[in-house]
Amino acid sequence: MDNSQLHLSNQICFPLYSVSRLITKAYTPYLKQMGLTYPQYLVLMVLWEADELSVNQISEKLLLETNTLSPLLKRMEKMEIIARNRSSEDERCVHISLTEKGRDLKQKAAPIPDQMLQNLISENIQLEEVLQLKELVNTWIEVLTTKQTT
Amino acid sequence: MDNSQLHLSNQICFPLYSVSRLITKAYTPYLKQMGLTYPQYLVLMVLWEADELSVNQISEKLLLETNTLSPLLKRMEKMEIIARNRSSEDERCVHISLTEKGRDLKQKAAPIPDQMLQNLISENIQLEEVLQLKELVNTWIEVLTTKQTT
DNA sequence: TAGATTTGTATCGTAAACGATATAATCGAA
DNA sequence: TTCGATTATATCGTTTACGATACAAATCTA
Repeated sequence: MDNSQLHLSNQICFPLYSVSRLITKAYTPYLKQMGLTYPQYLVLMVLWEADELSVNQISEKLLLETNTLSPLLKRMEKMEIIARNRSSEDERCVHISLTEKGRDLKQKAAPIPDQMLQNLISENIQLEEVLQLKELVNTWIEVLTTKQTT
Repeated sequence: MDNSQLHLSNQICFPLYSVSRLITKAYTPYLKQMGLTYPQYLVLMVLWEADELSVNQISEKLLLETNTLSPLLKRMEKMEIIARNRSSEDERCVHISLTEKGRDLKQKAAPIPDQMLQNLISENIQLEEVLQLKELVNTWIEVLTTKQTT
């Protein structure tokens, strides 16, 4: 393995780390006017599809630890966009549901995906390449989530 | 633009956000034994190449704001792996340099890139695809850094 | 059915990450 | 040269993010 390959992981891991932060930054102006952060927006997206989910289910969908979600969800509860309710069948579970206000945000947020895509699609990035990137990144996620470094 | 394209930005931005965190997690076991975090490791990598850089120069190389770097560098100074020195020519600048301890870490960290690559290269990810991903992500970074959302 | 184990969530401590702001040093223009 | 910009870094406040740990509820097992 030559030197270029030796440093290849740096050459791809660092850019992925950078691009993630740049994307979050790019979302900010759109989300700020709704008072949302990107992780909060992600939580809303899964709730707009499912309406009610346990903390665990959100954790699995977003690949975020529950200890990250707990305070995040409490903030969203304080913002009155979601509700947190202990399950009556299983007292350990907390059901997260949308409030009226949380449901209403779906309409306001509707144009965001299109706006973001317009920001990205350019002379340098074709739709074709977005699809390619999507496929490659999803494979990585699969590898990184299955290959547990125990 | 049909519905699948409408949500395409979600389908790529969220995975990029996830994969970034998963990669950082994958680095952790290797970095922990050196007492480093991933961002600290990134700082060391640029210093191993340059030996001495201003905070601003590190900021530009890592695409991190200086207000992120300031406390990070102070922690690294406390760990005695870097030194911070006010420039005598321009008192505003702080020069960051490696200590003996910081230079020594280069040898200990040497196998990490190879180990990380081995974790990734598998039946699902070929070297070819890593190179492809690298190209695509770099284009995105270019677009996201130039297209200022003013 | 009592006790050990597992499960679901939360708390704590620490480290990013960034916008807004502050502050000192340097530069620039009248 | 003096005073208003600009520059380089730092501080503050807030929000992730996660490992370690705690804790109560549920489940499993002897």
